[in-house]
Amino acid sequence: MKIGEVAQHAGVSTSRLRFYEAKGLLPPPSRGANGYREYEFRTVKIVGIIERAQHLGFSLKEIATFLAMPPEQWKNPDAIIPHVEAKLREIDAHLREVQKRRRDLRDLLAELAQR
Amino acid sequence: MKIGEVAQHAGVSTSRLRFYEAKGLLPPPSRGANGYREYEFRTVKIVGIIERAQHLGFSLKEIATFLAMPPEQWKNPDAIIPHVEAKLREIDAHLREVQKRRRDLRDLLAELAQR
DNA sequence: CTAAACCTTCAACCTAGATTGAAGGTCAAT
DNA sequence: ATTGACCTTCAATCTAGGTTGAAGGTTTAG
Repeated sequence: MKIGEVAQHAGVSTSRLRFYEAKGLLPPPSRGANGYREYEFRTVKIVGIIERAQHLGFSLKEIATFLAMPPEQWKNPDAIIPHVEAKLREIDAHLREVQKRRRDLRDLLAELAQR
Repeated sequence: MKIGEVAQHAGVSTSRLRFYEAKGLLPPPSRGANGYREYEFRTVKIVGIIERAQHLGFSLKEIATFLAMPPEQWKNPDAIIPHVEAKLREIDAHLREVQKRRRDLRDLLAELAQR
């Protein structure tokens, strides 16, 4: 598959695919005689995984380290679980912060309404 | 007051004060014969207001528009309240998003633990 | 043959909120 | 006169996650 086809199937731009490659998220594909990138269909799925992980709050850098892990690591969940748990704690800390901000904003509102 | 004194009283760096000035958050102070900025003490308080607003979730751009409002606007809370309410709704939307992310992460964790 | 639609690389730009550095002027004390 | 602590401007750098554009090569359809 050429880059444009992968882009269309994955629903992302071609520049994004090159960007992911540069960032180590996608393995450098083989090249045709003309220098064009030659992708396997698997690439489309990897892009989907990247987007799912991103949506779960993982940064591209974190995702790159996951994808760089040997496949055997991926097979046993024990290797992933700690990362997910850490991210969960991170999210919880963030939630607490934002909830405090929300309270402060409501207090400010009450203060303003009172005058 | 010279910029270093303001910085010390406000607990920020001098470069930050120049940055805030460039961004329209602080009015350009008068200059001494040597070209040094000459601040009034009021500036220290404005920096405090900026930080408080920032902590409440307002961007510097938003804060700049508040600070650019004529003082009479600031006197009646009715001019501020809508902005605070809007920010509150924004925060709530963000909270819902992050809470969904949290649930998705927990689901992933359960999924992983099950295998 | 030519035009459109691909592909290549590399560099620059974008937002946000600053910090850092270079190159230079000034001020206070010694 | 010289050191050191200030101050000035302007440009560059940083993180994140990309997009945009220039300059050029290739492929496909008509």
